Amino acid sequence: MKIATWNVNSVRTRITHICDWLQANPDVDVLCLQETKVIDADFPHTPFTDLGYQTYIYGQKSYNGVALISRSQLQNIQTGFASVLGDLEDPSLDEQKRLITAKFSDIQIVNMYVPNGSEVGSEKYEYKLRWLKLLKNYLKTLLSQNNDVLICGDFNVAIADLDIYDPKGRENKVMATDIERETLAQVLNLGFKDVFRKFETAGGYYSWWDYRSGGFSRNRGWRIDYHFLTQSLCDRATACVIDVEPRKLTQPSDHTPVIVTID
Amino acid sequence: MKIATWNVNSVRTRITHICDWLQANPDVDVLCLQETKVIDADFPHTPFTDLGYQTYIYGQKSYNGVALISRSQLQNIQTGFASVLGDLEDPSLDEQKRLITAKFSDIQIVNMYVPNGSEVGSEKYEYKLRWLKLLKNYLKTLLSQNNDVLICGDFNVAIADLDIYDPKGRENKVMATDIERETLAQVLNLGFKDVFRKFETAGGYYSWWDYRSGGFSRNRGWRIDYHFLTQSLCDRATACVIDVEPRKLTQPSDHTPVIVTID
DNA sequence: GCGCCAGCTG
DNA sequence: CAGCTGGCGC
Repeated sequence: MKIATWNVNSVRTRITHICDWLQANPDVDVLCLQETKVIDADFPHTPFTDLGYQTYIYGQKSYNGVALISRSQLQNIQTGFASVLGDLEDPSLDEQKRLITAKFSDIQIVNMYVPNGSEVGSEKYEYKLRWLKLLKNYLKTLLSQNNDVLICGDFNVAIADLDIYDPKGRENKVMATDIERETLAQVLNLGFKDVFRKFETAGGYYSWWDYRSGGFSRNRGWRIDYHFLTQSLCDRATACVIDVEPRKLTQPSDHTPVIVTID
Repeated sequence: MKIATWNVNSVRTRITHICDWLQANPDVDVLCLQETKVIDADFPHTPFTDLGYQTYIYGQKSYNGVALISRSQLQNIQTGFASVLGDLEDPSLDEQKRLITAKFSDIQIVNMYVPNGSEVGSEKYEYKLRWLKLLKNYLKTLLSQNNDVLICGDFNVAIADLDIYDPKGRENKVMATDIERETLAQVLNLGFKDVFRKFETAGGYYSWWDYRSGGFSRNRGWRIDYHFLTQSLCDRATACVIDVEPRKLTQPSDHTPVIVTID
């Protein structure tokens, strides 16, 4: 089976790219989208259903929004933190639509769009850290209910210097500070493995290139989109690849898909 | 020789349509554009110069803006009222970039974008009437200096009921009120002939179809784009046609070109 | 740079 | 309905 993650930066603007990619990759079972940027009432279901996919969505106006595009029906769809954790101490952490989970075969798939954090020390940065801390509780609960958990999406954190084209000064840059890395590590320490690194230990592999500064042509990217798998699931993985092709198209998303293959 | 007028509703958005049209109509000597909607620094010259045209522009940010696209060099380019009339009593009438004139062969071509007027009785409506009154003085001056004058562009007035798909209630509609018609008639009475009517006396011929209400497919249009010629020039005209083809393209301007042929 | 929106004009 | 702007977010 294949599971893919792709921050599409507007599902409506990118609909042709996404459908073209699905047709070129017919063996992808579940595609996890982030930054759909559309309210549920306006989500473009038919392009996907016409191709034989089911859609599971959790969107809002203008910002954020996640979706699952699946060849087969998924079970137990849950959206936001509260659907898993019950009422939140800090309900603001569920105001933005960033989290959807569902069962696919024996795997609990969690599709997320971690807050960006804007600037180090900002209110948005603090929100990001609080969000990641609550994510740990959320995943603890899911792990208590499921043997195999796959979390994927746009994590907005480069977990190692190897994952940034130029790590110089990264300590003060959002998406690369020690505190962000440590807070995310606390989450991953629950038992999640970066499956991409099972197959590739070199640098120079990225999933996001800023629109600004023409970073893609010079491969000035960051690896911030991941699949993290629980150990037994990671053991079953046979490949994890970043498909840079969609980033080469006209009017591309700034992110490109990452696909994991599991036996 | 052929002279064309076309309100393109943004020269940058429409650049492909315009260049395609020029290539399909290589015998057009001068194309008069309105609503270029771009400051001079950002005008797309190269698409035109690459095709062998010269460009003469008079633009502003966001709104209005006119340009002359010519196969040969034009003489005596003058922009705005003041370039012809000297200092204006009401300088606000030159704040919007709506007027460019130049000599092509023996013909003084005046390319204009008459104010729309917004709503009857509004401040913008009064501005339109004041603008047309000043236009009369402006043309009087040009007529004193030139034998053959051609004025063309988007006049934002349907000069007869025949020029509106449904003239019912037109007396209270901007672009069709008696006062607008009379004010424009005062201008045309200087000696200008509606050359289109030299060849076609029937209704049902329009140059603009509102984007709203899907008016084009039902031919719910208005004829508000004209070539008005001084008598001797009108006598030399052998054709005047409205080319509806560009209005059928995807993402079209709401106006379509009008072309006059002069021997 | 490239999405989004609201608010403007026609 | 389809241009434009300015402001926000990343």
